[in-house]
Amino acid sequence: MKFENFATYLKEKAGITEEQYHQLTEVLRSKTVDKGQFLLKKGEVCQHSFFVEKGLLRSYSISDIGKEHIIQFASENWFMSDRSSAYFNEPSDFFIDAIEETTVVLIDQNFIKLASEISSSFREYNEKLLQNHIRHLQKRVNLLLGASAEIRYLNFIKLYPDLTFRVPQWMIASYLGITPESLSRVRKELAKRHFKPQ
Amino acid sequence: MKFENFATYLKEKAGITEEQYHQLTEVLRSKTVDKGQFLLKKGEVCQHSFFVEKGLLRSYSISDIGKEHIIQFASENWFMSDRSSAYFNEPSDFFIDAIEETTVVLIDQNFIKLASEISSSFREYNEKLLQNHIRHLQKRVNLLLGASAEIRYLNFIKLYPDLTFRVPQWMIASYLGITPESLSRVRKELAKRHFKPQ
DNA sequence: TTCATTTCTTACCATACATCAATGTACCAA
DNA sequence: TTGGTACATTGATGTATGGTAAGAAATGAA
Repeated sequence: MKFENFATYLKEKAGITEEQYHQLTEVLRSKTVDKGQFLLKKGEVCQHSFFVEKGLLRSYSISDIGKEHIIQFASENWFMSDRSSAYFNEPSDFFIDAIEETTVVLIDQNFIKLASEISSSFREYNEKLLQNHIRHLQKRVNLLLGASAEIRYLNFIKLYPDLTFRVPQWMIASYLGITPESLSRVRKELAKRHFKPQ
Repeated sequence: MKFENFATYLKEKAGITEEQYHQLTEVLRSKTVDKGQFLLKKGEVCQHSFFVEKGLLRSYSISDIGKEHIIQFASENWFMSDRSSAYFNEPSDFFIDAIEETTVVLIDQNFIKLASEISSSFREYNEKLLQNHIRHLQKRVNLLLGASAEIRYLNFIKLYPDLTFRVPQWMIASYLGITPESLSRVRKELAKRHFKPQ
């Protein structure tokens, strides 16, 4: 079966039937990129949502003084995209590249439109994804507004225990909005207090 | 005419016709709250989107050590809500109260549903609002990740020149994620360098 | 007006986190 | 094995922002 994870995902989460799946995936393409390769660069209009079949992606911006800020990670069964760029047809501010060799399923607007037409549960699920995205961003803003580096890190490993080990530490630091050195010190402090992740 | 701003807004932005407007607003209620009064408290499920006819609202969370973090302001012609709470039917983490005496139009799920049914342009506009919300939150995360207090403040007064004068300074500080004292110092520093906000 | 309350400013010191530079460690390639 | 590259740790020091406390200024109520 083509796109095994994606198939399971659509059926279990978005309520797509076996039959609908075959109808939908006829036009679907996938793409495999090596570690370090780009799926989107700043200035390009984001044409797809990428469903991660296997591997690990990140999206990030680069500030005017050259600092990377990681916006999001996406491992298996997650979507990665720049929604704003795709929706408003604007050049993206972000880069998307692969942290590991990664296979993605390319989802374009046509797919979404077609799937929404033939399945109302897909349409609802898609709306739910949007709402979830907002909820997630709001929590992140809230943490960035008030919480210390340590609390933000603890929150990260609670939310993404798997990523904690797959993602290089300096990228986690970037996601948290601190330097790699600071994260190293936070971890040292936690270890001293006998905290072990997991 | 009932809800003058809301009428103009629906017609100009959401493509609602005069006739549709009358059909829709028959069931619509408004509410006026004094300065300091609440429209939503933590723990309640948010049942409405509030369209601000006149006045000024804020939404905020209170951390475990009692600190307020302002999530959003809404003045005339803006919506205020806790989307996540409303959509997922979950108790809200946030408070919404009035910074000035404020009149809001109460929008519930029924209104959205009805309006979406009778007007496809309304449905599209509503989706656009969602997407805009995401874009806005993402920019804010990006600023919080990397930018100094000064840059965040300059960005604020550029984005919300009107609010800069209507909102007490300590609330702007809270929105920016710094203390009122720090904001005062940032402003002093800017003044020294001859910067005057509009 | 007067008094009280809230907001803003300022000064001093404390602290979290950044920066810089050196060293350590793991992994990969030749 | 060797060396190289990327990543992580550590120490010394710098800087932005926080905390505290006091007073000034604005606001609001009596």
